[in-house]
Order: sequence, then C-alpha cells, then structure tokens
Amino acid sequence: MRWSNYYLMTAREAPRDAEVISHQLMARSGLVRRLAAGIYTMQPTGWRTLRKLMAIVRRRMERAGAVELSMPAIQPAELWEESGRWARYGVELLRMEDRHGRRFCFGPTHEEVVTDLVRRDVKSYRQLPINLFQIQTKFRDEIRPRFGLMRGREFLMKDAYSFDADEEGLDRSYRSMHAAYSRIFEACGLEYSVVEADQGAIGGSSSHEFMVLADTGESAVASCAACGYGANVERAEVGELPAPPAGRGEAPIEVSTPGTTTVAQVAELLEVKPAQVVKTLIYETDDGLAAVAIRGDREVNEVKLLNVLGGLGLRLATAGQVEAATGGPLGFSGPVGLSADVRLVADRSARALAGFVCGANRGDRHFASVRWDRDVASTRPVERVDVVTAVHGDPCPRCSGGELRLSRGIEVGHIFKLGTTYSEKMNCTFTDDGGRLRPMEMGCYGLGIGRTAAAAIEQGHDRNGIIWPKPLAPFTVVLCSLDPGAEPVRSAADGLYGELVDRLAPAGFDVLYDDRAERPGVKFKDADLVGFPVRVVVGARSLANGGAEVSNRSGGEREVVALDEVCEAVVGRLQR
RNA sequence: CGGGGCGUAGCUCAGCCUGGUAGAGCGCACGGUUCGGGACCGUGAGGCCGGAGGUUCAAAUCCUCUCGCCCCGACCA
Repeated sequence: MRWSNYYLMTAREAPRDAEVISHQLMARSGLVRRLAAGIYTMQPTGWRTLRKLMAIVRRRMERAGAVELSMPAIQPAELWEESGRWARYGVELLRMEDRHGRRFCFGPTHEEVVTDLVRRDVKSYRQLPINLFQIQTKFRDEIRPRFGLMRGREFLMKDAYSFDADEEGLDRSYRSMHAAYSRIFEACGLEYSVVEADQGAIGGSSSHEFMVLADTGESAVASCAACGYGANVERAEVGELPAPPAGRGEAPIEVSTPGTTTVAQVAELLEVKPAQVVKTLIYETDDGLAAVAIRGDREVNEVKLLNVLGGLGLRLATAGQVEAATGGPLGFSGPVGLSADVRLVADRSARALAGFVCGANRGDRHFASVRWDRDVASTRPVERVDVVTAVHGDPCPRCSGGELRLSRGIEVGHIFKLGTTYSEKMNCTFTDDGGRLRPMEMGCYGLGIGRTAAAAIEQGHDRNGIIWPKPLAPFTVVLCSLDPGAEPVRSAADGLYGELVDRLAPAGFDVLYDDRAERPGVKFKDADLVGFPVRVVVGARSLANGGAEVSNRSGGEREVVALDEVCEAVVGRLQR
C-alpha cells in the first residue's frame, strides 16, 4: 500500500475528550474517529488491526472446535421475555419498536438467540457437544461509556456458546475455551492473567476473566504471587486475618458514646483501635433485613455479600428500617440483643475478635468487652462468612504465608459456565442415551475485540506513540522514502517496495510505503506514532552508506544493509 | 440518575468577569527558501461563537430553557 493513495491521517494533538493513553493514541494516529458517545468509526488502519485480531481469534476458536456463524443483531422481545431478561436486563438494553409496534432490542449478547437456534436443531446427545461462535457488533447502552474503545456502547465482540450433554462435557468445553483464550492473548503478545470472577445474578458454577494488566484498567484484581491465586476484587476471598489479642471483661459493659456514629469516632472516644470495634450494617435483601458484622477498619464487599445472602439485589437499609429492626438509631447497631428475626452474618474478621466494642442498639450507647460465644451466639444464630473487601497485603485464601496484591486490569475476555439456567427456561433439551429428556449444559465465552486492541496499546506505547505487537500492527513494515520525488532514491525505494511485498505477503506480513512528499521528520514522527514494528528507510544518506536502514519500533539495533539484503533483514526481524 | 466541568475555524484553545463589527497556534491552499526526527517567510481560504427564547440601541459575552460532550460516583450476563 502506498501511503500517498491510502487513507491515514495523523494529528499532532489528541481530541480533548480522549482521556486514557490508548484512546489518545488511537485518535492521534488516525485509527478511530468518534461519532457519538461510545460509538466509533474504525478508520482503515484501525480496521486492519481489528481484522488481524479477528483472524487470530477465528483460527484459535476453530482449532478448539468452535464453529462460526452469524446471528442477527436485532432480536425480538419475545425471546428475552422467555429467558426473563426483558424485564431484568434494565436500561442497558437498547429497545426499539418496528412500524407495527413489535418490540425488539439490539442484542447486547446472544444467549437467547443461540439457545433458540440450538433447541430447534438439536434433539439428541449424539449431536452434542456443540460450540458456536460469531464475531459481531454488540450494543449496550452503557450509563457512562468512556476511554474510547475500552468501554464503548457499540463494540465488536467474539461470543461463543457451548452446549454439552452433561457437566463433564461442559468442563471439557470450558477448559478448551480457557486454553484457546490463553493462546489468543499470548499470540497477541499481551501480558495477562486469568482470575476468578463473579458470575453475577445469572448463576452458573464457574467464571473466569482474562485481564490485561494495565494501570488504566477499570477492574481491580487481587492476586497472590506465592501460589498464583487471582480473582476480581469483586469476589476475591481473603485468608484468615490475624486476630488482635482478646480483651478482658466478665460481661459486656454498656458505655455512653454520645454522637459517635462512625467507627472512627467510637474508637477515638473509647481509646481503642478501629480493628477492635465491630461495625454492624443493616441491609435490605430480597428476604427481608440482614445484619452484617465486620471489623471496624474493613469494608463490606457487596458482591460477596450478595452471594452469601442470595437474591437479586441488596441495598443499605434506611434509618427508619434500622430503627424498626434494631430498636436503636442508625449508627448504633450491634449484634448483642439483635432480634432473631434479623439474619445476622459476621465476617470472619469480626468473628475472630474477642472483647470488642459494638453498638448497643440504643442511641448514644455502645458495648465494650463483648464476646461472640458468650454474648451473641448463646441467644441467636450467627453465620460466619467471608464478605470483606480484599486490600493490599491481606493473607492469601489459598496458601499459607502468601499475601494478596492488588493491581488493575482490563477485562478483555470473560468465560462462564452457565449450566442449565438458559436451557431450562427456554426448554433447550435433548434426549440422552437412556431416552430421558434433559436440558443442555451451556457455557458462554466473550472476548472484546476493540478492547483487546486498546489494551495492547495501553501495554505497548512510549512517548512517541504506539508500539504494536507484531501480530496486531496495521502494517508490519513501513518503508519510508525520504526523497520520493528524486532519483536515485525514488527508484531504489520503489524497487524495495516491490520486493518487500512479494517476499512478505506470503508470510502474512504487509508493507506501507510512505511515498508522501513530506519532510523526513514528519515521516519519522508518523512512523513512530502509528507504531509499525519494523521500519525501512531509504534516503540519499542511507544509499551513500550502502543501502537502506532497518530498525525496530521497539528499539534496539539500527542497521544499514545493502538493498538486495533488505528483505532478509526485515524477515529476520519479524521472525525474531 | 446525583455531583462537577466544557461547547468559539478540521484539531488544541484565547476572548466572556466588565456587552460595542470574531482571534492565535497547528492543519489546509498558493508562492518562495529548505530537506535524516513534526522547517521558515509571505499570501489566502475557512465561523449562524451548539440550538431556541429573552434583556438591550447593541449579545460569543448577561438571563432562561434546551441539546451535545467530558470527568467523579452509583450501575453493569
């Protein structure tokens, strides 16, 4: 491709709305152009990168036995009502009506459509397993799209859906997708980690996220260097926290604590550490109110809490609800004397304390020297749970001695075992080898195409621009002719261009020939900005030095090689 | 949806407080000098100052309403 005939415009400055580096560089290097909030045109170079990524994804999916198809983006409401998600999905689902008033949505995901398809076609265990995938434009009406392609409303996603006869089959499908994803991100040269993820209200038994490590990531990840445990902070378990020494005291002591509604105030007044106070939060759940006790210096993880309490959602109770449930005002709740009608769960961090301070369920009163067994568990049930939010340095839940480390990541892939959630609701059944009708075991596997490209830039850039991993660069090689209007540079560069194309195309590499009538500085800046992995420069100086100059965007050795050896030098660099 | 901010040339921004004929840099076009890390000089094109109402002799500027965009938060198979 000759740049003079190509559509690639770069800019010195990024648009003001570009916040993160990947978005700024994508905009400056002419890869994408914003059309509306969270909606982008992929310009020719950006599209080349996505096409290369999609080719890698397709190859790996097919090697893992998945079969590509293409499902409609527009989906009828009836299917979503069948799965129950028309009501549940919320405002993120872009809904519309046709001229007859029939309701549709623009698909944010395709469980319903693929389940409908498979239930019509597949009737026997002999036809299983099946894994169908597509790469398609999705639309999610995000409350707040941001960071360019990282969180768009319209975006390209590879989604695959597996159907198996039993759980062992689902395990196999899941493992094979797990492996395929790992190969894909390795092929892209990305540094990533696989972490346990929350399944959300959709249920299922297992879920993993593929995280590209980057400071700008929107997800927080807890991981243990000692044993390799990793989890989204949303669900990260925490090992047993060391308990402070037990306090003394024969019975709870009621103390006056006027106006102290926060742990910090109570701790200061009573001259104890926040870690010796038990904080009690009252939540409203689908099954009524629940009290959560946690160590005063720690925070409740509501995702973990929801998984413990069950139901679809929870929220902090209002002051009125707290007063009705505990008999005391907001800010003075505690487990001692709490009505047995209120479910009480105690985080292990709180349960490990002995002789602690907690609210007395009376205004301006706390208890000190409280013990769980003597003062609480003797009169009512207390569940011991893990609902604490993991913080840096917490003990690892899986190994002894390991510490959790918090880092940020970009969620580029998410795989789920759905089990029979959808197949039961939508009656997607088959006849097993014993003649019984059974729901299929399903899995679903998403991979963000644009987000992965953005993540590659977050991980690969310097102050001059993008440093693409070779497989994702829009062109693997840029050939800069520093004097395209004059001989002998022109004919040398033209000749090299032809040779490079002939030699590289069969190997899957491509060349952009910068034959524009621009000054050398402009060409170098643009080549760095767009981030072509290998650069070949032909100019009067390089010819005088014996040929063309070859270098890598990522740095390292720059060499001048004879014109007839340039192809070999380039290939050598590409294969390294 | 709550809080904050911004809409002026293709891009980045000044002008607004204190109303008086719309500016700069980059980019673009033309001419000249340059030519290995975003050159320089000159000339020029390019704006319903997001939109609608209002106040005023006069509005980019003040007031009201709207639309769009960005940031923080809540939300998110």
